[in-house]
Amino acid sequence: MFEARLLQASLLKKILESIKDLVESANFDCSPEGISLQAMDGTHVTLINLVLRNEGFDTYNCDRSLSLGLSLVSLSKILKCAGNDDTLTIKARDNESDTVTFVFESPKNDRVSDFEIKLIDIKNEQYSIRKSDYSAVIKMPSAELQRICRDLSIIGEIVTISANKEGVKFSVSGDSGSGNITIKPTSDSDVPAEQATVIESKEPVVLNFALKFLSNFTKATPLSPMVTLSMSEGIPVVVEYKIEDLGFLGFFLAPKIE
Amino acid sequence: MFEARLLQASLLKKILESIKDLVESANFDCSPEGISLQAMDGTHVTLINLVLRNEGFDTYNCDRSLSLGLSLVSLSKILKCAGNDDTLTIKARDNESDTVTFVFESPKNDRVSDFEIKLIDIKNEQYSIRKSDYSAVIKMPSAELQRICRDLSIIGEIVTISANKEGVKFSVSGDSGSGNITIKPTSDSDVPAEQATVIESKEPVVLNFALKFLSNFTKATPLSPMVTLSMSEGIPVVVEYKIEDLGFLGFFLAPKIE
DNA sequence: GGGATATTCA
DNA sequence: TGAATATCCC
Repeated sequence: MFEARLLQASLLKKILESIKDLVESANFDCSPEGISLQAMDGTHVTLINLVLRNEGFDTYNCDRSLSLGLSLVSLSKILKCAGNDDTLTIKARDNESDTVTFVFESPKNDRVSDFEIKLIDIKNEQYSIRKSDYSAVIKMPSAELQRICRDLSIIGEIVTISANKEGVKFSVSGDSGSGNITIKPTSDSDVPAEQATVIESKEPVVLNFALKFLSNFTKATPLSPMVTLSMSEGIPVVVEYKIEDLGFLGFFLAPKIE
Repeated sequence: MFEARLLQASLLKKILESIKDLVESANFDCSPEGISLQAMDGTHVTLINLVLRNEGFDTYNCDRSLSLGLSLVSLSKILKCAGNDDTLTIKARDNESDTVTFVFESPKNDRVSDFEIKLIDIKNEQYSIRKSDYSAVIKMPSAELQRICRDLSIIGEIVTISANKEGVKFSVSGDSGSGNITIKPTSDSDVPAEQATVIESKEPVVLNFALKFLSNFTKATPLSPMVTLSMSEGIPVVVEYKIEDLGFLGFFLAPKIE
Protein backbone atom coordinates (compact mmCIF):
# COMPACT_ATOMS: atom_id res chain seq x y z
CA MET A 1 0.00 0.00 0.00
CA PHE A 2 1.32 3.36 -1.08
CA GLU A 3 -0.41 6.59 -0.11
CA ALA A 4 0.97 10.09 -0.34
CA ARG A 5 -0.93 13.28 0.30
CA LEU A 6 0.18 16.60 -1.06
CA LEU A 7 -1.47 19.80 0.12
CA GLN A 8 -1.09 21.43 -3.27
CA ALA A 9 -2.12 19.36 -6.24
CA SER A 10 -1.00 22.33 -8.30
CA LEU A 11 2.62 21.47 -7.54
CA LEU A 12 2.42 18.18 -9.41
CA LYS A 13 0.42 19.96 -12.09
CA LYS A 14 3.26 22.41 -12.64
CA ILE A 15 5.82 19.62 -12.63
CA LEU A 16 3.92 17.75 -15.32
CA GLU A 17 3.46 20.85 -17.43
CA SER A 18 7.22 21.19 -17.56
CA ILE A 19 8.10 17.59 -18.38
CA LYS A 20 5.20 16.19 -20.41
CA ASP A 21 6.50 17.61 -23.68
CA LEU A 22 9.93 16.07 -23.16
CA VAL A 23 9.05 12.51 -22.22
CA GLU A 24 6.02 10.41 -23.11
CA SER A 25 5.99 8.08 -20.16
CA ALA A 26 8.08 7.45 -17.07
CA ASN A 27 8.31 5.50 -13.86
CA PHE A 28 7.49 7.25 -10.62
CA ASP A 29 9.76 5.36 -8.24
CA CYS A 30 8.14 5.36 -4.84
CA SER A 31 10.23 4.38 -1.85
CA PRO A 32 9.97 5.04 1.88
CA GLU A 33 12.18 8.09 1.31
CA GLY A 34 9.98 9.69 -1.30
CA ILE A 35 9.13 9.72 -4.96
CA SER A 36 11.70 10.09 -7.69
CA LEU A 37 11.63 10.01 -11.44
CA GLN A 38 14.41 9.80 -13.96
CA ALA A 39 13.68 9.83 -17.64
CA MET A 40 15.34 10.71 -20.90
CA ASP A 41 13.66 12.21 -23.91
CA GLY A 42 13.30 10.15 -27.06
CA THR A 43 16.46 11.56 -28.61
CA HIS A 44 18.53 11.03 -25.45
CA VAL A 45 19.59 14.67 -25.36
CA THR A 46 17.93 15.61 -22.09
CA LEU A 47 17.48 13.83 -18.79
CA ILE A 48 14.84 14.73 -16.24
CA ASN A 49 15.60 14.14 -12.58
CA LEU A 50 12.74 14.70 -10.17
CA VAL A 51 13.05 14.18 -6.44
CA LEU A 52 10.13 14.61 -4.03
CA ARG A 53 11.11 13.78 -0.47
CA ASN A 54 8.64 12.22 1.95
CA GLU A 55 8.98 15.11 4.47
CA GLY A 56 7.42 17.48 1.95
CA PHE A 57 4.19 15.51 1.82
CA ASP A 58 1.30 16.12 4.16
CA THR A 59 1.20 12.39 4.83
CA TYR A 60 3.39 9.72 3.28
CA ASN A 61 3.09 5.98 3.63
CA CYS A 62 5.18 3.56 1.68
CA ASP A 63 5.91 0.10 3.09
CA ARG A 64 8.03 -1.09 0.24
CA SER A 65 9.31 0.44 -2.95
CA LEU A 66 7.26 0.31 -6.10
CA SER A 67 7.51 1.76 -9.59
CA LEU A 68 4.46 3.43 -11.07
CA GLY A 69 4.83 3.63 -14.84
CA LEU A 70 2.58 6.33 -16.23
CA SER A 71 1.81 8.08 -19.46
CA LEU A 72 2.76 11.64 -18.66
CA VAL A 73 0.22 12.96 -21.14
CA SER A 74 -2.61 11.03 -19.46
CA LEU A 75 -1.43 12.11 -16.04
CA SER A 76 -1.25 15.72 -17.06
CA LYS A 77 -4.77 15.49 -18.50
CA ILE A 78 -6.04 14.17 -15.21
CA LEU A 79 -4.20 16.81 -13.23
CA LYS A 80 -6.04 19.42 -15.26
CA CYS A 81 -9.17 18.19 -13.49
CA ALA A 82 -7.78 19.34 -10.16
CA GLY A 83 -8.99 22.64 -8.83
CA ASN A 84 -6.29 25.18 -8.23
CA ASP A 85 -6.38 24.86 -4.45
CA ASP A 86 -7.17 21.15 -4.29
CA THR A 87 -5.15 18.72 -2.26
CA LEU A 88 -3.89 15.57 -3.95
CA THR A 89 -3.68 12.05 -2.61
CA ILE A 90 -1.89 9.40 -4.64
CA LYS A 91 -2.92 5.84 -3.85
CA ALA A 92 -1.49 2.61 -5.18
CA ARG A 93 -2.10 -0.87 -3.87
CA ASP A 94 1.14 -2.69 -4.43
CA ASN A 95 3.20 -4.06 -7.24
CA GLU A 96 0.43 -6.36 -8.44
CA SER A 97 -2.15 -3.64 -8.99
CA ASP A 98 -2.35 -2.24 -12.50
CA THR A 99 -3.78 1.14 -11.67
CA VAL A 100 -2.98 4.14 -9.52
CA THR A 101 -5.57 6.50 -8.07
CA PHE A 102 -5.34 10.27 -7.83
CA VAL A 103 -7.76 11.92 -5.43
CA PHE A 104 -8.43 15.66 -5.47
CA GLU A 105 -10.20 17.37 -2.62
CA SER A 106 -11.38 20.95 -2.65
CA PRO A 107 -10.31 23.10 0.31
CA LYS A 108 -13.84 23.16 1.73
CA ASN A 109 -14.12 19.43 1.15
CA ASP A 110 -17.38 19.87 -0.74
CA ARG A 111 -15.92 18.37 -3.87
CA VAL A 112 -13.93 15.17 -4.13
CA SER A 113 -12.72 13.73 -7.39
CA ASP A 114 -10.84 10.53 -7.92
CA PHE A 115 -9.20 9.36 -11.08
CA GLU A 116 -7.75 5.99 -11.83
CA ILE A 117 -5.00 5.67 -14.42
CA LYS A 118 -3.78 2.48 -15.92
CA LEU A 119 -0.16 1.69 -15.20
CA ILE A 120 2.26 1.08 -18.04
CA ASP A 121 5.16 -1.31 -17.88
CA ILE A 122 8.30 0.71 -18.48
CA LYS A 123 11.70 -0.86 -18.08
CA ASN A 124 13.48 0.99 -15.34
CA GLU A 125 16.73 2.27 -16.76
CA GLN A 126 19.13 3.59 -14.17
CA TYR A 127 20.75 6.78 -15.27
CA SER A 128 23.98 7.64 -13.57
CA ILE A 129 23.63 11.10 -12.19
CA ARG A 130 27.07 11.97 -10.94
CA LYS A 131 27.59 15.01 -8.78
CA SER A 132 30.23 16.89 -10.64
CA ASP A 133 32.45 19.67 -9.36
CA TYR A 134 31.18 22.21 -11.82
CA SER A 135 33.31 24.97 -13.32
CA ALA A 136 30.42 27.39 -12.96
CA VAL A 137 27.30 27.39 -10.84
CA ILE A 138 24.88 30.22 -11.49
CA LYS A 139 21.92 30.96 -9.28
CA MET A 140 19.54 33.44 -10.84
CA PRO A 141 15.84 34.38 -10.85
CA SER A 142 13.96 31.72 -12.81
CA ALA A 143 11.76 34.34 -14.51
CA GLU A 144 14.91 35.97 -15.84
CA LEU A 145 16.16 32.75 -17.40
CA GLN A 146 12.73 32.18 -18.90
CA ARG A 147 12.72 35.65 -20.38
CA ILE A 148 16.22 35.21 -21.79
CA CYS A 149 15.33 31.91 -23.45
CA ARG A 150 12.13 33.33 -24.87
CA ASP A 151 13.84 36.41 -26.25
CA LEU A 152 16.82 34.60 -27.75
CA SER A 153 14.61 31.95 -29.34
CA ILE A 154 13.30 34.69 -31.61
CA ILE A 155 16.80 35.22 -33.02
CA GLY A 156 18.19 31.74 -33.37
CA GLU A 157 18.21 28.15 -32.25
CA ILE A 158 21.53 27.67 -30.53
CA VAL A 159 22.63 29.62 -27.50
CA THR A 160 26.21 29.99 -26.40
CA ILE A 161 26.52 30.41 -22.66
CA SER A 162 29.80 31.91 -21.49
CA ALA A 163 30.32 32.14 -17.76
CA ASN A 164 33.10 33.62 -15.69
CA LYS A 165 33.37 35.45 -12.39
CA GLU A 166 32.19 38.73 -13.91
CA GLY A 167 28.99 37.47 -15.46
CA VAL A 168 27.14 35.09 -17.72
CA LYS A 169 26.64 35.85 -21.38
CA PHE A 170 23.91 34.23 -23.44
CA SER A 171 24.70 34.63 -27.15
CA VAL A 172 22.70 33.68 -30.17
CA SER A 173 22.95 34.36 -33.86
CA GLY A 174 20.55 33.76 -36.68
CA ASP A 175 19.67 34.85 -40.18
CA SER A 176 18.28 38.18 -39.11
CA GLY A 177 21.13 39.08 -36.80
CA SER A 178 22.60 38.16 -33.48
CA GLY A 179 22.19 39.01 -29.82
CA ASN A 180 23.85 38.80 -26.44
CA ILE A 181 22.32 39.06 -23.02
CA THR A 182 24.74 39.38 -20.14
CA ILE A 183 23.77 39.11 -16.51
CA LYS A 184 26.04 40.07 -13.63
CA PRO A 185 26.06 38.97 -10.02
CA THR A 186 23.79 41.05 -7.81
CA SER A 187 25.75 43.82 -6.12
CA ASP A 188 22.79 45.73 -4.73
CA SER A 189 22.71 44.84 -1.07
CA ASP A 190 19.01 45.72 -0.89
CA VAL A 191 18.20 42.55 -2.79
CA PRO A 192 17.55 39.70 -0.36
CA ALA A 193 20.00 36.82 -0.66
CA GLU A 194 17.24 34.47 -1.85
CA GLN A 195 16.62 36.66 -4.87
CA ALA A 196 20.21 37.50 -5.68
CA THR A 197 22.02 36.37 -8.78
CA VAL A 198 25.17 34.56 -7.65
CA ILE A 199 27.93 33.19 -9.83
CA GLU A 200 30.40 30.65 -8.48
CA SER A 201 33.09 30.31 -11.08
CA LYS A 202 36.13 28.06 -10.78
CA GLU A 203 37.18 28.54 -14.36
CA PRO A 204 35.60 30.15 -17.39
CA VAL A 205 33.31 27.93 -19.48
CA VAL A 206 31.77 28.33 -22.90
CA LEU A 207 29.06 25.91 -23.98
CA ASN A 208 26.46 25.67 -26.75
CA PHE A 209 22.91 24.40 -26.23
CA ALA A 210 19.75 23.95 -28.24
CA LEU A 211 17.45 26.75 -27.09
CA LYS A 212 14.44 24.56 -27.78
CA PHE A 213 15.24 22.38 -24.79
CA LEU A 214 16.32 25.18 -22.48
CA SER A 215 13.06 26.99 -23.22
CA ASN A 216 11.16 23.85 -22.42
CA PHE A 217 12.93 23.55 -19.07
CA THR A 218 11.83 27.06 -18.14
CA LYS A 219 8.23 25.84 -18.08
CA ALA A 220 9.20 24.83 -14.55
CA THR A 221 9.53 28.50 -13.63
CA PRO A 222 6.32 28.54 -11.55
CA LEU A 223 7.91 25.94 -9.26
CA SER A 224 10.57 28.25 -7.91
CA PRO A 225 11.60 31.90 -8.00
CA MET A 226 15.23 30.87 -8.48
CA VAL A 227 17.02 28.45 -10.78
CA THR A 228 20.58 27.15 -10.83
CA LEU A 229 22.66 26.39 -13.90
CA SER A 230 25.65 24.14 -13.30
CA MET A 231 28.15 23.88 -16.12
CA SER A 232 31.46 22.27 -16.97
CA GLU A 233 33.16 21.88 -20.30
CA GLY A 234 32.01 18.81 -22.21
CA ILE A 235 29.33 17.55 -19.83
CA PRO A 236 25.60 18.28 -19.66
CA VAL A 237 24.42 21.48 -18.04
CA VAL A 238 22.10 20.99 -15.08
CA VAL A 239 19.13 23.33 -14.81
CA GLU A 240 17.59 22.84 -11.41
CA TYR A 241 14.45 24.20 -9.75
CA LYS A 242 14.07 23.72 -6.01
CA ILE A 243 10.58 22.70 -5.00
CA GLU A 244 9.97 24.19 -1.58
CA ASP A 245 9.99 21.61 1.24
CA LEU A 246 9.71 18.78 -1.27
CA GLY A 247 12.83 18.42 -3.34
CA PHE A 248 13.78 19.57 -6.79
CA LEU A 249 13.29 19.17 -10.51
CA GLY A 250 16.50 18.99 -12.52
CA PHE A 251 17.06 18.93 -16.25
CA PHE A 252 20.28 17.75 -17.87
CA LEU A 253 21.08 18.91 -21.36
CA ALA A 254 24.09 17.76 -23.36
CA PRO A 255 26.03 20.58 -25.01
CA LYS A 256 26.19 20.94 -28.76
CA ILE A 257 29.66 20.25 -30.08
CA GLU A 258 30.50 22.52 -32.99
CA MET B 1 -48.70 43.52 -34.39
CA PHE B 2 -46.11 42.03 -32.05
CA GLU B 3 -43.44 44.14 -30.42
CA ALA B 4 -41.21 43.20 -27.52
CA ARG B 5 -38.33 45.22 -26.18
CA LEU B 6 -35.54 43.68 -24.15
CA LEU B 7 -33.03 45.89 -22.36
CA GLN B 8 -30.23 43.42 -22.90
CA ALA B 9 -29.91 42.00 -26.37
CA SER B 10 -27.02 39.98 -24.96
CA LEU B 11 -29.50 37.78 -23.09
CA LEU B 12 -30.99 36.42 -26.29
CA LYS B 13 -27.47 36.18 -27.69
CA LYS B 14 -26.46 33.89 -24.83
CA ILE B 15 -29.62 31.85 -25.22
CA LEU B 16 -28.93 31.26 -28.88
CA GLU B 17 -25.29 30.36 -28.26
CA SER B 18 -26.48 27.54 -26.05
CA ILE B 19 -29.19 26.13 -28.30
CA LYS B 20 -28.08 26.78 -31.88
CA ASP B 21 -25.86 23.70 -32.00
CA LEU B 22 -28.68 21.47 -30.82
CA VAL B 23 -31.56 22.50 -33.05
CA GLU B 24 -31.54 23.97 -36.54
CA SER B 25 -34.80 25.85 -36.44
CA ALA B 26 -37.68 26.41 -34.07
CA ASN B 27 -40.87 28.32 -33.51
CA PHE B 28 -40.81 31.25 -31.13
CA ASP B 29 -44.37 31.11 -29.83
CA CYS B 30 -45.44 34.62 -28.92
CA SER B 31 -48.54 35.08 -26.79
CA PRO B 32 -49.80 37.86 -24.54
CA GLU B 33 -48.05 36.06 -21.67
CA GLY B 34 -44.64 35.99 -23.26
CA ILE B 35 -42.42 34.08 -25.65
CA SER B 36 -41.78 30.38 -25.43
CA LEU B 37 -39.94 27.84 -27.52
CA GLN B 38 -39.93 24.07 -27.49
CA ALA B 39 -37.77 22.11 -29.84
CA MET B 40 -36.11 18.75 -30.12
CA ASP B 41 -32.76 18.00 -31.67
CA GLY B 42 -32.61 15.98 -34.86
CA THR B 43 -32.02 12.70 -33.06
CA HIS B 44 -34.83 13.32 -30.58
CA VAL B 45 -32.51 12.87 -27.63
CA THR B 46 -32.78 16.36 -26.22
CA LEU B 47 -35.61 18.83 -25.83
CA ILE B 48 -35.17 22.54 -25.32
CA ASN B 49 -37.77 24.45 -23.33
CA LEU B 50 -37.40 28.21 -23.26
CA VAL B 51 -39.81 30.49 -21.43
CA LEU B 52 -39.53 34.29 -21.48
CA ARG B 53 -42.37 35.96 -19.59
CA ASN B 54 -43.78 39.32 -20.64
CA GLU B 55 -42.96 40.97 -17.28
CA GLY B 56 -39.27 40.55 -17.96
CA PHE B 57 -39.42 42.68 -21.09
CA ASP B 58 -38.97 46.42 -21.07
CA THR B 59 -42.12 46.72 -23.14
CA TYR B 60 -44.27 43.89 -24.46
CA ASN B 61 -47.19 44.12 -26.83
CA CYS B 62 -48.92 41.10 -28.26
CA ASP B 63 -52.57 41.33 -29.33
CA ARG B 64 -52.92 37.76 -30.42
CA SER B 65 -50.65 34.76 -30.42
CA LEU B 66 -48.34 34.06 -33.30
CA SER B 67 -45.56 31.61 -34.08
CA LEU B 68 -42.31 32.89 -35.49
CA GLY B 69 -40.43 30.06 -37.14
CA LEU B 70 -36.75 30.89 -37.37
CA SER B 71 -33.48 29.33 -38.37
CA LEU B 72 -31.53 29.42 -35.13
CA VAL B 73 -28.25 29.65 -36.97
CA SER B 74 -29.43 32.72 -38.89
CA LEU B 75 -30.81 34.30 -35.77
CA SER B 76 -27.61 33.71 -33.87
CA LYS B 77 -25.63 35.26 -36.72
CA ILE B 78 -27.80 38.34 -36.55
CA LEU B 79 -27.56 38.56 -32.79
CA LYS B 80 -23.79 38.66 -33.17
CA CYS B 81 -24.32 42.04 -34.78
CA ALA B 82 -25.69 43.42 -31.56
CA GLY B 83 -23.37 45.45 -29.39
CA ASN B 84 -22.80 44.05 -25.96
CA ASP B 85 -24.94 46.69 -24.24
CA ASP B 86 -27.49 47.13 -26.98
CA THR B 87 -31.19 46.87 -26.37
CA LEU B 88 -33.23 44.61 -28.59
CA THR B 89 -36.67 45.15 -30.03
CA ILE B 90 -38.40 42.29 -31.81
CA LYS B 91 -41.11 43.35 -34.26
CA ALA B 92 -43.49 41.21 -36.25
CA ARG B 93 -46.56 42.33 -38.18
CA ASP B 94 -49.00 39.51 -37.85
CA ASN B 95 -49.52 36.01 -39.10
CA GLU B 96 -49.52 37.05 -42.75
CA SER B 97 -46.11 38.67 -42.69
CA ASP B 98 -43.19 36.48 -43.71
CA THR B 99 -40.41 38.30 -41.88
CA VAL B 100 -39.52 39.38 -38.36
CA THR B 101 -37.41 42.41 -37.53
CA PHE B 102 -34.72 42.65 -34.85
CA VAL B 103 -33.69 46.18 -33.89
CA PHE B 104 -30.55 46.88 -31.87
CA GLU B 105 -30.01 50.24 -30.21
CA SER B 106 -26.81 51.32 -28.52
CA PRO B 107 -27.18 52.63 -24.95
CA LYS B 108 -26.51 56.22 -26.01
CA ASN B 109 -28.96 55.78 -28.85
CA ASP B 110 -26.32 56.89 -31.33
CA ARG B 111 -26.45 53.66 -33.24
CA VAL B 112 -29.50 51.78 -34.44
CA SER B 113 -29.36 48.60 -36.49
CA ASP B 114 -32.24 46.61 -37.77
CA PHE B 115 -32.22 43.14 -39.26
CA GLU B 116 -35.02 41.34 -40.99
CA ILE B 117 -35.10 37.57 -41.01
CA LYS B 118 -37.29 35.43 -43.18
CA LEU B 119 -39.73 33.28 -41.32
CA ILE B 120 -39.73 29.56 -41.88
CA ASP B 121 -42.80 27.43 -41.72
CA ILE B 122 -42.25 24.87 -39.02
CA LYS B 123 -45.04 22.60 -37.96
CA ASN B 124 -45.66 23.29 -34.33
CA GLU B 125 -45.30 20.02 -32.51
CA GLN B 126 -46.52 20.14 -28.98
CA TYR B 127 -44.15 18.41 -26.66
CA SER B 128 -45.67 17.26 -23.44
CA ILE B 129 -43.54 18.69 -20.70
CA ARG B 130 -44.93 17.10 -17.61
CA LYS B 131 -43.90 18.39 -14.26
CA SER B 132 -42.62 15.29 -12.60
CA ASP B 133 -42.04 14.71 -8.94
CA TYR B 134 -38.35 14.11 -9.30
CA SER B 135 -36.36 11.68 -7.17
CA ALA B 136 -33.52 14.17 -6.99
CA VAL B 137 -33.28 17.89 -7.57
CA ILE B 138 -29.82 19.38 -7.39
CA LYS B 139 -29.13 23.09 -7.35
CA MET B 140 -25.47 23.87 -7.88
CA PRO B 141 -23.22 26.60 -9.29
CA SER B 142 -23.49 26.49 -13.07
CA ALA B 143 -19.75 27.06 -13.46
CA GLU B 144 -19.11 23.96 -11.41
CA LEU B 145 -21.31 21.80 -13.63
CA GLN B 146 -19.54 23.23 -16.65
CA ARG B 147 -16.17 22.43 -15.16
CA ILE B 148 -17.24 18.88 -14.29
CA CYS B 149 -18.53 18.23 -17.81
CA ARG B 150 -15.38 19.66 -19.33
CA ASP B 151 -13.07 17.66 -17.08
CA LEU B 152 -14.91 14.36 -17.48
CA SER B 153 -15.10 14.77 -21.26
CA ILE B 154 -11.32 14.36 -21.26
CA ILE B 155 -11.71 10.83 -19.89
CA GLY B 156 -14.75 9.43 -21.66
CA GLU B 157 -18.08 9.99 -23.38
CA ILE B 158 -20.74 8.68 -21.03
CA VAL B 159 -21.25 10.05 -17.54
CA THR B 160 -23.05 8.19 -14.81
CA ILE B 161 -24.75 10.53 -12.37
CA SER B 162 -25.59 9.03 -8.99
CA ALA B 163 -27.50 11.19 -6.57
CA ASN B 164 -28.56 10.67 -3.01
CA LYS B 165 -28.93 12.84 0.07
CA GLU B 166 -25.20 12.83 0.77
CA GLY B 167 -24.04 14.00 -2.59
CA VAL B 168 -23.96 13.71 -6.35
CA LYS B 169 -21.35 11.61 -8.07
CA PHE B 170 -20.37 12.09 -11.71
CA SER B 171 -18.49 9.04 -13.01
CA VAL B 172 -16.84 8.36 -16.31
CA SER B 173 -14.48 5.77 -17.68
CA GLY B 174 -12.36 5.64 -20.79
CA ASP B 175 -9.33 4.01 -22.34
CA SER B 176 -6.73 5.76 -20.22
CA GLY B 177 -8.55 5.32 -16.94
CA SER B 178 -11.62 6.43 -15.08
CA GLY B 179 -12.76 9.25 -12.88
CA ASN B 180 -15.37 10.29 -10.34
CA ILE B 181 -16.26 13.75 -9.14
CA THR B 182 -18.45 13.98 -6.09
CA ILE B 183 -20.04 17.16 -4.86
CA LYS B 184 -21.66 17.56 -1.49
CA PRO B 185 -24.35 19.97 -0.30
CA THR B 186 -22.93 23.23 0.97
CA SER B 187 -22.49 23.09 4.73
CA ASP B 188 -20.51 26.31 5.09
CA SER B 189 -23.00 28.87 6.41
CA ASP B 190 -20.84 31.69 5.07
CA VAL B 191 -21.95 30.82 1.57
CA PRO B 192 -25.05 32.83 0.62
CA ALA B 193 -28.13 30.70 -0.06
CA GLU B 194 -28.18 31.76 -3.72
CA GLN B 195 -24.75 30.25 -4.24
CA ALA B 196 -25.20 27.12 -2.16
CA THR B 197 -25.30 23.61 -3.53
CA VAL B 198 -28.54 22.01 -2.38
CA ILE B 199 -29.65 18.43 -2.92
CA GLU B 200 -33.27 17.42 -2.50
CA SER B 201 -33.35 13.67 -2.67
CA LYS B 202 -36.47 11.53 -2.32
CA GLU B 203 -34.76 8.34 -3.37
CA PRO B 204 -31.35 7.51 -4.80
CA VAL B 205 -31.04 7.66 -8.60
CA VAL B 206 -28.38 6.45 -10.98
CA LEU B 207 -28.55 7.55 -14.61
CA ASN B 208 -26.25 7.56 -17.63
CA PHE B 209 -25.99 10.41 -20.09
CA ALA B 210 -23.99 11.33 -23.16
CA LEU B 211 -21.49 13.95 -21.97
CA LYS B 212 -21.58 15.57 -25.39
CA PHE B 213 -25.08 16.89 -24.78
CA LEU B 214 -24.58 17.83 -21.15
CA SER B 215 -21.49 19.80 -22.14
CA ASN B 216 -23.51 21.54 -24.78
CA PHE B 217 -26.16 22.52 -22.25
CA THR B 218 -23.51 24.14 -20.07
CA LYS B 219 -22.99 26.73 -22.79
CA ALA B 220 -25.95 28.37 -21.04
CA THR B 221 -23.74 28.98 -18.00
CA PRO B 222 -23.45 32.74 -18.69
CA LEU B 223 -27.23 32.99 -18.24
CA SER B 224 -27.22 32.14 -14.58
CA PRO B 225 -24.79 31.51 -11.73
CA MET B 226 -26.82 28.49 -10.65
CA VAL B 227 -28.26 25.49 -12.46
CA THR B 228 -30.69 22.79 -11.35
CA LEU B 229 -30.59 19.13 -12.35
CA SER B 230 -33.83 17.22 -11.85
CA MET B 231 -33.64 13.48 -12.17
CA SER B 232 -35.81 10.39 -11.87
CA GLU B 233 -35.10 6.87 -12.97
CA GLY B 234 -36.00 6.22 -16.59
CA ILE B 235 -37.07 9.73 -17.60
CA PRO B 236 -35.08 12.60 -19.05
CA VAL B 237 -32.97 14.74 -16.76
CA VAL B 238 -33.88 18.43 -16.76
CA VAL B 239 -31.01 20.91 -16.73
CA GLU B 240 -32.47 24.32 -16.06
CA TYR B 241 -31.00 27.81 -16.03
CA LYS B 242 -33.09 30.62 -14.57
CA ILE B 243 -32.98 33.80 -16.59
CA GLU B 244 -33.30 36.66 -14.18
CA ASP B 245 -36.69 38.41 -14.29
CA LEU B 246 -37.52 36.73 -17.58
CA GLY B 247 -38.02 33.01 -17.20
CA PHE B 248 -35.78 30.04 -17.77
CA LEU B 249 -34.02 27.84 -20.29
CA GLY B 250 -34.43 24.13 -19.72
CA PHE B 251 -32.82 21.17 -21.43
CA PHE B 252 -34.22 17.66 -21.31
CA LEU B 253 -31.88 14.78 -22.01
CA ALA B 254 -32.98 11.16 -22.22
CA PRO B 255 -30.80 8.78 -20.23
CA LYS B 256 -28.70 6.14 -21.94
CA ILE B 257 -30.00 2.69 -21.23
CA GLU B 258 -27.18 0.21 -20.82
C1' DG C 1 -2.16 44.69 -14.00
C1' DG C 2 0.37 41.50 -16.77
C1' DG C 3 0.89 36.87 -18.50
C1' DA C 4 -0.85 32.62 -19.75
C1' DT C 5 -4.17 29.75 -21.12
C1' DA C 6 -8.71 28.26 -23.12
C1' DT C 7 -12.07 29.19 -26.30
C1' DT C 8 -13.90 31.13 -30.45
C1' DC C 9 -13.75 32.81 -35.17
C1' DA C 10 -11.76 33.10 -39.76
C1' DT D 1 -4.98 25.43 -38.36
C1' DG D 2 -3.86 29.99 -36.81
C1' DA D 3 -5.09 34.26 -34.80
C1' DA D 4 -7.93 37.15 -31.82
C1' DT D 5 -10.48 37.34 -27.76
C1' DA D 6 -12.08 36.27 -22.98
C1' DT D 7 -11.17 34.40 -18.78
C1' DC D 8 -8.39 33.01 -15.13
C1' DC D 9 -4.31 33.08 -12.44
C1' DC D 10 -0.45 35.30 -10.53
